[in-house]
Amino acid sequence: MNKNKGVAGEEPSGALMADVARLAGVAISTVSRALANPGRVNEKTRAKINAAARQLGYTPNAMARGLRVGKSNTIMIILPGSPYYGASQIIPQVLQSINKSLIQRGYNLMIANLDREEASERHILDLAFSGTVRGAIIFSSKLPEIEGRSPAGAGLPIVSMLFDMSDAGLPSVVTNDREAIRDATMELIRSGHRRFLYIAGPEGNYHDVERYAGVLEALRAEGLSEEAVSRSGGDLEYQHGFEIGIRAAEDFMKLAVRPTAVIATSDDMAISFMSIIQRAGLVIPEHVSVVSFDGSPVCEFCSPPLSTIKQPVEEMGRAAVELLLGAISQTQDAATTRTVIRSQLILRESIAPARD
Amino acid sequence: MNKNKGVAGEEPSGALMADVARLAGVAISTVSRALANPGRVNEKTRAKINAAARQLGYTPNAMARGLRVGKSNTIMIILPGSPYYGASQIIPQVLQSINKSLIQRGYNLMIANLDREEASERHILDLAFSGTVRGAIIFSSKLPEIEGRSPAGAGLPIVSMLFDMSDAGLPSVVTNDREAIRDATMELIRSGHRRFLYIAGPEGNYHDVERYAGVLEALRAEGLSEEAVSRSGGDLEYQHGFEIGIRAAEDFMKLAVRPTAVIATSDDMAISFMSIIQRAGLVIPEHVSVVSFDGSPVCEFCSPPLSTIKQPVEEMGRAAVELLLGAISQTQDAATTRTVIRSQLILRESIAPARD
DNA sequence: TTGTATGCGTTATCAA
DNA sequence: TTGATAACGCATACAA
Repeated sequence: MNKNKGVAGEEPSGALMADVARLAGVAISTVSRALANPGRVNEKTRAKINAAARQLGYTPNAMARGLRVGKSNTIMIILPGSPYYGASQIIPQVLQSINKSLIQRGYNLMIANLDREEASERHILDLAFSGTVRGAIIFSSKLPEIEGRSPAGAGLPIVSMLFDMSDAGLPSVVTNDREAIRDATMELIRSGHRRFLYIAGPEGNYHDVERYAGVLEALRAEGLSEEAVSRSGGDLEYQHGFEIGIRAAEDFMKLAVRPTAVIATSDDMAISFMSIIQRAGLVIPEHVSVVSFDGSPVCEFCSPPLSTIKQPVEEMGRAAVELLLGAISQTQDAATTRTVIRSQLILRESIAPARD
Repeated sequence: MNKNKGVAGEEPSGALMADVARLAGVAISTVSRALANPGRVNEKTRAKINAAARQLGYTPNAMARGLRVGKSNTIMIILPGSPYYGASQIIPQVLQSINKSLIQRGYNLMIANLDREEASERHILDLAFSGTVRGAIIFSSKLPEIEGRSPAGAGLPIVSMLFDMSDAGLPSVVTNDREAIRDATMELIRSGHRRFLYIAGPEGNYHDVERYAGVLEALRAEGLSEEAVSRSGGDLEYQHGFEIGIRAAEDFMKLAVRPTAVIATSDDMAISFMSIIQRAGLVIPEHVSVVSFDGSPVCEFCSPPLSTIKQPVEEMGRAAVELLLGAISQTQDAATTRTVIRSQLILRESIAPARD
């Protein structure tokens, strides 16, 4: 049955189920059953079949199975556009976590990039409509849509991660942005800070709205006016964090009365911000305290070590996988939910009491 | 033919080729030909077919095609074990670059992780033997092998990237490690440095061997003794770069005569190294110059900005894809080659003349 | 408990 | 240039 038994020039292409069946002396369907429903086949024949399969190094053909059962076992993760090393030093961690969870559940992970080019949207939609993928975890604030085709139209379950897209009908796994920033801001206020610079992600973005709201809540709670905070940024995406931080530093230096504390909405922003203002002669945290968002590993080794709100990316990845596989296995749609996993504020030397 | 035409409770699952054929009033095989070999079908019927396909939003089923033609169009990238955010802030860039190249050529990218657990090796081998993937780009210094099964045994073309594995028979895309480090070291020697600390990756590793050889070559070229360089590290993998740098800093502080220049074999090592020795009161570059390897974006914003040898990861990714697709399309194996793409030394303020 | 037979959606061979 | 038909490798309904 296996046509490639060593013919020169032919690549060997593993044993087939038929080969196993013949070696075990049973029908092909029995092999199939033995492998899929071990309970529904005689123990002795099952042993024979397993032995034969092992001997031949048999591995079921995934495409044949997929075609037959009408489902793929591949999940796609949609990452933000190029280059995405900016905002997310955490992407490798997320991939790692998601991939591991998926493998445990018998799934594979495929990568897709969503940038501004139409080709990338088309590719993602093809992945969906060609039946290549069974579900998607999206990591970007926009959904691909082109010529009226959308992943939802392909009947593809999608879960959003990091970005809350429950408004768009996607179950989302996010962290408690608002609360986390509020707590960090209150921490700053309690240590005497009264004037703040907030370095924003893209304006109107869920996270920006939530995080800025967190700042305002803290001000209100502590009896300060909203005037206490200036904003910088708002026009670039998170993946351009370094650039946002650079511009924020310029804004900062120009302010008549300088804030004593800076709240950056990604680590990258804070890192380039600190770098620039230090070159300009300012000292952190003496002249200005800095706290940021993400919790990338490098923060620990910044100078000074950077306080950051650490997103629990591993947990978020696991939660996203749970949600997605749940939506896949159930025929009814999962209720549109927002799963919140708490961040953790890591205090380091970039924060000090205000010295007014 | 499409059984799911709006029946409540049934998810719509795109149009089939048969649907297109019926709408266009031709046979299925004609549709197939029109889509695959547009040249071999009458222009008018082709137009009809295209119109029908567009109208129905037809996308070919990838698994059916894959099964029929006996090939998948998915490439897998094998990333080093968990957590791999350490040594490679550059991984997202690499993924980006590879994915983009692959998509242009009609392929998809699947992720696999290779850590110390047997499950991960098994998963990778299953991906290979199940026909899920057509080729692999490997990013790790070891190959999965378990129970005698190996990717090569599955007839799977593999290309190694970053790591030179041409000894193991894999075409490899690497950078000019030795030369790059040699040039950087000579740069240091020329500006007066005479004592060096070399922070190593895992001992015996190709890169470590090459890079250390580069240091020695530079010393020799400038008439210095090999005694001029001390080594630190050697027992941890690159993904533990931060930890390696921390230990190196401890080693450094203990040395009787301290080196005036440090050569780290990854950015992470240098970043944590600088952080620790600065906390100990040393000043960079006054007391010690630092240069590292990788070229991650964050180096620009270290304090001081970190000199680094930038690996051209985008180019390397493209080259790896070219090599792999070449090996896939040709029946004969590609000659085992080593493709070298030159790194670029980026000089920043972490380097200054020795002040002896 | 096991075997036979059919079909998943596509491509490719062969006639027409 | 087009159409009927047979695989691809597996899973499952049904018969034995």
